[in-house]
Amino acid sequence: MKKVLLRDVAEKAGVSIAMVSYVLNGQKTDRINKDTAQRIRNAVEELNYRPNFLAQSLKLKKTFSLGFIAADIANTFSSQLARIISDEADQAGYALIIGSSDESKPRFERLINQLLNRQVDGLILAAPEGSDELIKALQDRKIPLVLIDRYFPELSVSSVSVNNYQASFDAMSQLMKDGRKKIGILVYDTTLHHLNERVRGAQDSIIHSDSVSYECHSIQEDLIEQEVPAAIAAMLNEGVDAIYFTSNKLGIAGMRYLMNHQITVPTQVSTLFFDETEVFDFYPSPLPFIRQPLADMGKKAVELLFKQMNDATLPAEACVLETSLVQSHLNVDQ
Amino acid sequence: MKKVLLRDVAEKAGVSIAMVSYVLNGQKTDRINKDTAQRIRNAVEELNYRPNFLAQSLKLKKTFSLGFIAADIANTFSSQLARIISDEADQAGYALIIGSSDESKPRFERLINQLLNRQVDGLILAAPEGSDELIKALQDRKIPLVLIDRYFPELSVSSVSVNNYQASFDAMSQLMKDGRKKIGILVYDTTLHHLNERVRGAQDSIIHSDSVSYECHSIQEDLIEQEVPAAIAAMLNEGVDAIYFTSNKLGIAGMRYLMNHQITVPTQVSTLFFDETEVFDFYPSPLPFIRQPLADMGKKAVELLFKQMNDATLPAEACVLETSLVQSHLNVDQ
DNA sequence: TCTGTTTGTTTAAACGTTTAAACAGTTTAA
DNA sequence: TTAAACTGTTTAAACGTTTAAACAAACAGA
Repeated sequence: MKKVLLRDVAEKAGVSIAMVSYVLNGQKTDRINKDTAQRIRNAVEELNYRPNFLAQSLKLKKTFSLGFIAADIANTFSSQLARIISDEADQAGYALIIGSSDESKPRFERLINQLLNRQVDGLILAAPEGSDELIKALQDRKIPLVLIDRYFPELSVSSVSVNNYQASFDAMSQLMKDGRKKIGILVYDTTLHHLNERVRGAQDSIIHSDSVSYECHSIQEDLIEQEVPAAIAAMLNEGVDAIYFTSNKLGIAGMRYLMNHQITVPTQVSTLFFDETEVFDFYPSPLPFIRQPLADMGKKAVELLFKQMNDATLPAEACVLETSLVQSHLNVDQ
Repeated sequence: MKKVLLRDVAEKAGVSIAMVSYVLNGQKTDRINKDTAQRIRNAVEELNYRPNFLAQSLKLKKTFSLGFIAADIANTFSSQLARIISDEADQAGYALIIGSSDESKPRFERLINQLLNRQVDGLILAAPEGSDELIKALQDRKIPLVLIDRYFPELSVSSVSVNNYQASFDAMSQLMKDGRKKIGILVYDTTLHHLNERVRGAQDSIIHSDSVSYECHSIQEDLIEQEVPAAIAAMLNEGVDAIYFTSNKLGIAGMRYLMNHQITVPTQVSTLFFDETEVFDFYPSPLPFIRQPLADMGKKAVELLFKQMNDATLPAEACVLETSLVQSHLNVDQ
C-alpha cells in the first residue's frame, strides 16, 4: 500500500505534476483546459491522493499549526481553554499542538523549542513564573505570540487576560456587604502578576472599610496539600469568617480540608473562589465564585494571534476581559 | 533575524553541510577529525542552530509525532489520559497532537485524516460509536494504531481497556452485600461495546441473586440533562434503593439532580459510579466508585504503539487492565 | 615504485511539494 | 505577412535536510 504521490496522479492523468498542483490549489484556473482539469480531479479522486503536509509546509514555509502551552493541562481551566482554542484553530484550518509546562520554567522552555522546531506558525502561551526574558526573546525573534491568562506588565506583548484586580475588589465588597468582618486570603507564593493583582484588588477593597480586617497566607505551589490545611487552621483560629481562594486548585484543597473537618459553608465560614469547577455542583450549599469568560478568552487569543501572523508589524494588543461574580452554580438549568 | 540553516553553520565552520549533518547526528564519528568536529559544534552553538523539523521529517519519513483522538477532551477522563500519553510520548522524544471527536464519527474521521496528512507516526484512538469500518480501513493501510478505552471485539486491533464486565459484576455484588434490593442502572443508549459490557456485567451479577431486582435506563448522550433527571425520578418512584452510573458524565448529571431535590446519599439511595472525579471531594458522604488505572492505560497504549511502529508485522495485542472498587475518596491523604 | 588501505571530506541525489519561467501552438491585429 | 498576444502545458529550481557514493591525500605493505 504505497503512498500516492503527486507524480502518480500526474501519470494517471497523463499530465505533468505541475498541472496537478495547479488544479489542486485552484491556481491558473483561467488558463487550464476544463477537460484536463476534470481528468486530473478524477485521477485524484480515484487514487485517493492526499498531499504530504511536510513537503507542502517545507515549500510554503507555513505549517498551518499553532502551539498552545498550558500551565497545567490536568487543570480544568487549562483543558477547557485548550478545547476552545483547538476548536477555533480547527475552524481556521489550523491544527493545535498542546503542551503543558506544569508551571516549570525549564519545561516551558523545552516545549517552546520543540514547538518552534516543528515550525508552528504561532504560539499561545500561559507563561510560568519568571519566563519574562524568554518571552522577550521570542518577541525579538518576531515569533507571532499571544499570552493568555498570565501577562507581564513590563513587556509589550499581545495578551488576553481578565480584570483580576477589579474582580477581586468587587468580590470582597460583596463579602463585606454580606457582613463579613475578617477575611482570609489564600494565594500562591509567586511573582505571577495576575495572581498578585487578585490579592492587591482584595486588599484595596478591604482597606476602604475600617471595620473589616484581612489576613493573607501565601502557599507554595508544590506544597498545597500541606500548607493549605495549615493556613486554614490558622485563619479559623484567628476568627476569620470568610476565605477567598485566589485559584481553583487552592479552593479545592481548601474545601477538602473544610469537609474533612466538618466545617460547613457558609454557616461556619463563607468562601469565595476564583474560577469555577464542576465540584461546586456537589456541595450542598451554593458556593459563590468569580467566573472567567473562558470561551471569549480562547477566541480572542486565537484572533489576536492570527492578526499578528498576518501582519508582523502590528503593535501588541492587550485584551482585558470582564469576569462575573456568580452567586451559585446550582439550579441553573433545572 | 534570518533562520539559521545547516548551510550557515557549514560556512562558518568552513566545511560542507554534509559534515555538519554527520557531526550533529553523531554519525561517522570514527572518521571525522576531532578538531573539525569541535569547530562545527562551536559554530552550531554560536549561531544557535536548530534543525528544521519539516525538512528532517520529509527526508527521514518520520515525524516523531503521535496523534491522540480523545472522546471528549473536556471530560476529566480524557484530559488526564491526554496528560499521561503526552508525558510518555515526550519522554521518548515524540510530540503529541491531540484532537477531540466529541463522540462524533464524522469529526473523528476528519481528525484522523488531518493527523495522517501531518504524517504522524502512530495513532492512539478513543473511537466513537460506529467507527469500526474506519478503524479497519486504517489497519489495512498498515497505520500503527492503538485503541484506548473503547474497542471492537470483532476487530483484531491492538487495544488497551479495562475489565468492564468484571468491574461491574463485582461492584453489583458489593451493593447487594450491602443489602440493596432494587438497583437502577443508568447507561447511554449506545452500541459502544465497553459500555454495554458494564451493563451486562451488572445484570449477570444481579441475576444470580433472586431476592434482588434491577431496572436499566438508557440515556441519549446529547440529552443527558433532560433524560437523567427523568430516569432517576422514575427509578425512585419504583422504589430503587441504589443507582449505578456507568459513566462519569451520567454520574455528575445524576448527582446534580439528587442534590437539587435534597435526596441524600447513601441514606435515601446509594450510588455507585464508574470513574472517579474530583467532584466526589465535595460531597459530604463517601461515594464509592470504580477506578480505572489511567496512568497504566496511557503508558501501556504508548508502549503498544511503539511496539507496532518498530515492527509492523507484529500481531495485535489486546491489553485488559484491572479496575478497583474504591469505597471512598475522602480522607485519603489527611 | 606501485597497489591497497585508511582517513577526512565533498558531491549530489533524494524526500514531495510549489511556482516562476519557458515553451509551443494558435489566434488576433496591423 | 509578421509580430504580438493568448492558451495550455512543461521544465526546473527551490524548500532544508540526510546519506550513499565519490574523491583526494596520506600512509602502509610488497
